[in-house]
Amino acid sequence: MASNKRTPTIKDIARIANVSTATVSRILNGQPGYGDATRERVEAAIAQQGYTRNAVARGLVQKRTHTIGVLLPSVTSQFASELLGGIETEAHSHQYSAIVCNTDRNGERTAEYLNVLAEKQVDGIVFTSEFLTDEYEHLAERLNVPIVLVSTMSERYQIPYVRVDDQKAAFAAVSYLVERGHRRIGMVAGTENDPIAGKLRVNGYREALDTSGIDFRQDYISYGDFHFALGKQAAVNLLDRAPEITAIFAASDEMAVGVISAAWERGLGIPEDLSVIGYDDTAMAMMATPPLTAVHQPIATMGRLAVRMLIEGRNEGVVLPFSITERSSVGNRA
Amino acid sequence: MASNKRTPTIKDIARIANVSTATVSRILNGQPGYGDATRERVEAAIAQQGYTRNAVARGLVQKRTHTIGVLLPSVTSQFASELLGGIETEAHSHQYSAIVCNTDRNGERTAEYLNVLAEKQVDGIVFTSEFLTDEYEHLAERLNVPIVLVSTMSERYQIPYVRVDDQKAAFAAVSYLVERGHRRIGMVAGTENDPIAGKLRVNGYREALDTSGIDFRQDYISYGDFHFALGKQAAVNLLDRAPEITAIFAASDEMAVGVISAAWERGLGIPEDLSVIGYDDTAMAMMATPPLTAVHQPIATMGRLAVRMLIEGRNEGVVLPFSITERSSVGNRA
DNA sequence: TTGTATGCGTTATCAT
DNA sequence: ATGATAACGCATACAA
Repeated sequence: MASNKRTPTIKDIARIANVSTATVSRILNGQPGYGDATRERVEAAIAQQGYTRNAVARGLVQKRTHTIGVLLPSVTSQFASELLGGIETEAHSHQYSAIVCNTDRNGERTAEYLNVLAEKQVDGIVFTSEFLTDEYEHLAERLNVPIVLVSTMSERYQIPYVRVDDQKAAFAAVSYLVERGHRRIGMVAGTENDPIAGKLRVNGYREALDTSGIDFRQDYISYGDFHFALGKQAAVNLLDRAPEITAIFAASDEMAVGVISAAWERGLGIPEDLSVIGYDDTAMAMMATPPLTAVHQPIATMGRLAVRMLIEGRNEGVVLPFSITERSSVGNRA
Repeated sequence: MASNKRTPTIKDIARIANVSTATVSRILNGQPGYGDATRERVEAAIAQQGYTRNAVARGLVQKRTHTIGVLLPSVTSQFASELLGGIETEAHSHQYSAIVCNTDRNGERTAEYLNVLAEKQVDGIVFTSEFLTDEYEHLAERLNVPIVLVSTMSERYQIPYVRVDDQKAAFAAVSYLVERGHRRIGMVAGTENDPIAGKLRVNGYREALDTSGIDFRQDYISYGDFHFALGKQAAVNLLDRAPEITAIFAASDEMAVGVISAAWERGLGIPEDLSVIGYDDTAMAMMATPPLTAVHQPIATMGRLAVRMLIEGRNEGVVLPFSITERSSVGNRA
């Protein structure tokens, strides 16, 4: 049913207002060079014709599309959507649009998207992934489009990023548990071969144990993939083989909720029988029962900062501060 | 640091391969009309130059951008992100990209976005909102871009939509409670003046009560805005003024989790002391403690269908079936 | 099978 | 203050 009345162009406006397209363009863009009278004529024509500028034509000549691409491992996770929220907000405030791409943690899709975004001439790309493989990094270099990494970083290339210090944050989380009297502390970790969010958080866990003179035990750590299902499964396994544990550090909120769920199923009260601390402090931490104590990452801020860096052409690595949001999932051990 | 080596164009390739740009274009688009030899020469040049097509130039001539716009009231809600997931997946499978727009339930922003999307020449728009005001609807008509509404509909215009029957679904949810012996059933409703998701679900609630010969009581219904904070507050109010209630129907999962949270704070066990049924069946229903029984909407499917309708130019209203996903938040009342 | 030429809607340069 | 006109990178109708 799409009506096929041709959309009026700048030419139509020019003809109707009896001026050149150049003048219309100037008026449209608030540039100097015309009298009040002509401006009014042109504006009248624009209003009367219901003229809408064509951003693709403009993009062609200006070589800028005012559009950025966003690569996410999965749009549906709470972390990703809060990040996207920050990105979109900042983009919009600078008159940019954001194209979302769900890589699904799939290398092929990621490569496809990188190409599509390049073809669409986006002005920049925000890349979040559980981790960057050499392949993408290489492609990213080749594409000649500015990129900012969020919550990850490249080990090989100099690509700007914004993240928090995962190891330090994990260290703080586990220390928080220790300070409350816990000694038998388990960990539900993220993806095992993720060099950043995976490895570093485990490192922080070990380091905190070390510093407190607690022996690290391999069987006190169970791996998931940052998400609920596997996190819960990891918790089940962990609780099975080490029921003496009094607290668990989960490498993501989703997995923390997974351990709450696993604990609930076996009748363990939180925090009476088991304490749990999450990581991210997404909205779901607040909504959990009981409300989840968690390491707070400024997720939306990270997204906003990333697009600001893109737009301003800043080429740096920035690490943002974290904190711990206290709620009701961690108890004291006398 | 952006290297300023000019991106090779179709002309460069043509020159290098000693053919015309027309031939390069044909090869690039898999059209007939060239010999193997020339194709190989051209392909070699393309590979060697690292040529990337320019989608904006192509968009200009073809008047199609292979891009759709998505208007969401808030990217961060679980409902929205699952919907976006479906939309993005389907779009990508048809070689389309999706631009996300966070309207923030703000009329001005919505209007802005509608304009931006029109300027960017998107091939279609998926619109979700808590409800459509006349203003947007009018603008939407004027813009001359195909639109599909998700989970809402227009009362005034003939705009294609995909949704489920809110009233019937709410009816089913409340009937489910009644069947399990509940008679004093409260409701935590959504936005009061939302004519679709708000009003219709309340209607279904009342209708189910009616059918079961249970008197409707105005004080058994408390309004939120579909989200956690207000949902929880509504539950607190409801529980304060009607502690005799044995079950609550929440108009969204988020609000259902809010009532779980409110119940937890006052030591009410779920489902022993209070049953609750949610609406949407987003991922958070599964993650709740206890796992939430909820009306299931095929959210991702709705998103996928919406973009398919856009792409295929279908101009209809479709209502999808719902179901009830049983988990552990509803108990029997003897 | 291949090339020429024109146009898509704008911006921008150079005149006037 | 205003107008011609040449790009921008590509697709396509028409020739050859």
